[in-house]
Formats: sequence, C-alpha cells, structure tokens
Amino acid sequence: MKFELHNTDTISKARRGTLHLAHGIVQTPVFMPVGTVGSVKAVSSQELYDLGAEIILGNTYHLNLRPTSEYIKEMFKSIHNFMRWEKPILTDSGGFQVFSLGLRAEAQESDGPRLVKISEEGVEFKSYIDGSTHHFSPERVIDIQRNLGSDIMMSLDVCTEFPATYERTKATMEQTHRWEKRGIDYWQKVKGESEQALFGIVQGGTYDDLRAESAKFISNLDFDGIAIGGVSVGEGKSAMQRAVSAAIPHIPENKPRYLMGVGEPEDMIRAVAQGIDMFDCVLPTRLGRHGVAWVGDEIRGFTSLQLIRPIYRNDIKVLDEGCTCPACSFGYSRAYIHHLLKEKEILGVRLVTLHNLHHVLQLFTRMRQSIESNKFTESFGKIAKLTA
RNA sequence: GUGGCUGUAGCUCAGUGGUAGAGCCCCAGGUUGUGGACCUGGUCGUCGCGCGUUCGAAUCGCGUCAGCCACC
Repeated sequence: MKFELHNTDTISKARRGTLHLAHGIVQTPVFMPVGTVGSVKAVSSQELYDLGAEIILGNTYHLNLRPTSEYIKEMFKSIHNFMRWEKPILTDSGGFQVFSLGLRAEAQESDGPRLVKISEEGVEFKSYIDGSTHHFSPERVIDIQRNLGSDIMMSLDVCTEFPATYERTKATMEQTHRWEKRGIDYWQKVKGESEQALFGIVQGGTYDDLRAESAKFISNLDFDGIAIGGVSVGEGKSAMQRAVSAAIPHIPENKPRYLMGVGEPEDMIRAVAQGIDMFDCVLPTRLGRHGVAWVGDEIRGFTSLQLIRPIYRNDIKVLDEGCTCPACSFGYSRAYIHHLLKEKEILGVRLVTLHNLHHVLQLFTRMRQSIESNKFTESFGKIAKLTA
C-alpha cells in the first residue's frame, strides 16, 4: 500500500492524497459507504459504480457469521468477486461489535444475556443468528480478513463506550494496545507478498491525554494507516472534535488517517479541516431507509428532510434542487417519494438512499477539488469554523 | 314477520360489575466503525341510543335503532 500526499490547505490542515490499494486507487479525502453484510443496503454494485464510490466497507463480524470468510475464500477467492465490486474494500474488525452488542464491564457481572465477553486472549461472541459461540482474537480477525481479501484490514480493538470513567477508558485503551501489537506482529509474520494493508486504531475516549498516548502508541507500530475509533458513540460533536485534535498531532503525516463512524456533513468537514483523510458512516443508508434525505451544501447550509411527514404530500419539487443523483435528475418529486414511503414501497427507500450517497460523495468531490485549488477554507471555512 | 349474531378510537378488534385498551392509521421526535426499511413518545372515545337494576354498568335487564345471517 502506498499513500501519496499531494497538498495541504494553507489555512486549515485539510489535505489531498491518493491511496494505492490492491484493487485500485482511492482519492482522499474519501467517504466509504457501509456495506456490513456484503451489500450497501438497498443499492447494487453497479449503482455504487455509477454514484462514483471508490471504496466501500464490509464487516468481519457479520460476514464471518454468515456466509463465513472460509466460504467466501473457497467459493469466490475474495469478497470483491462475491459481491461483484472490483474496487477497494475496507473491512472492519469486529471491535465495534464489542461495543454495539451491548458490552459493558458491569454487564459482565450480571446474569443478563451476555453476547460478548472479553478476556486477554480476545473476545467471545454469541451469534445473534443462532446463539453459537465465536472467538475473535487479534490474530483470528486478521485471518478472517485475509480470507475476505479486503484491501484494508482493521485491527481488533475495544471501542470504549460513552460515558466511561478515566480508569475504564485507560484500561480498555491499554487492552486495545496489547491486541493491536499482537495483531501487527502476527501480520508481519504471515503477510508475505500480500498487498493487503492493515490499519491500527486509536482509542482513549474523551480524555485528551489518553487520546495522545494512544495516538503515539499506535503510530509507533508499523501500520499502513491510523484510524481514530471510539468516537460517534454518544459523546457529542464538540467532544468528538476534541478527540480528533488531541490525537492528530501524534499521528505521522505520511500515513492515511481514518475517522471511524463519523458521517454528518458538518462533522466530516470539520474533521477534514483537521487533517482526516477517510470516513465511513451508516447515516446515508440508514437515514435513507428511514425516509430522511440530506439536502443542501456548504453555501446553502446542510439540512435533512423527513419525507414521511405530511408537508411533503403536496411538494412537487425534487429532493434537492440542482442535484444530479438518480432520483433528482430523473425528476422524482418529494410528493411521490412521500407516497412511496407511506406505502412502504421499496423504491422509496432506494431513491432516498441513492440520493444520500450521491449527496455525501459529491461533498467529498467538492472538498477534494477545493483542497487542490487551495480554496478549502474559502469554501468550507465557515462550516469548519476556521478563521482565515 | 319470527329467530339469531354483531354494534367500543379513523380502521380491525380485545375487554362478563370497580377509573376505557391493543395493533394499525394519524402526529411529533430520534438515528454517526449497521443485531436498526428501525426506535421513543403523543392525539383521538357521549363503549349505537333510551330507560332501569346497582354504591358503581362497555359489562346485567327491558325497550329501541342499524347491519348481517337463517327461516317464513
């Protein structure tokens, strides 16, 4: 994997780069649509190509439960062939599921249904599909991602929940560090000529000194890129930005920086201004399924429309004026999409999802162009709260 | 005409003497490395109508109206 840095905005720290991955080239800053179980929900691979997506995200945890990574390797060689997506794919490690499946240190003490159990060795998951037990370790997670053949593999981490005490945050961060060290050591032993890349993940919660410590520790390991994790878990926008700014000074310039799970336009613009190169988020697709369309831009401001609401019944405008997405360019009205959503017609969800993905991908196209022409601050400074 | 069944929220219905409920609909919020085409809330009633019994009736009795079914 190679990361080229072309130029950095003179006022902000926004930067323009190119990632060379096994399945192609990705221009950064970049947004990666989320396709957890081998599909960006409601959207086909052809449509993703047409939207201009350059890299998508898949999920180790889900794909390994079903159809399993061994199946994908044996039947199709890689996840790319399986889903007919020949461009790059990043796979998340399962670390987030440690968090999202409801793990709490306290919950481990109770008799409640435990889907996740952590030990020094790794994580024990109970499958939400059939209740069977699965073990993830730093090494196993890399093997699964080798089977999947993803371009970028993520290290196993512990995504610290919010709120968490300093002690809890420090302990989970240190657990993350030990696992990531094991992971990179294992990868260096087995990688051979593999073109796959492995990223490390910074933790540290909402504590600046822990974020800095974690960023230093992870940056000292030989990862191809550095992710900032444990954000967008309920801590709020300012705490999120602060976690980024506490970590970034300790991450080397020459590696791609990936802010995990952040996807509201304003949040991403601010993070790009801080020097983040990569993002993934479920929002465009999840909100699409829930009938919420993103509209606006850096000039008009960003907002969203809840199309299920009755005011759209008589609204014959397209979702967003001037939008070139498949829904807007074909002229589908808000009123029609409102009707489709009311009737629970699949098309409604698909149109809004396509629109949202287009909206966010276009935002990144404009951000890249503005950095190239050194106009990032001019175009996005107001939203990024940059003072020229 | 006789007999039976049914009348409770906009809709489909639950509720056999103790302060009227559910689901859907409608309305309003929420959603940030996807166990989420989802989750939280909220509005809406002369319990067909009248009279009785009872401390108390959607619930029991009588009458009445409407719909459906069967028989004549």
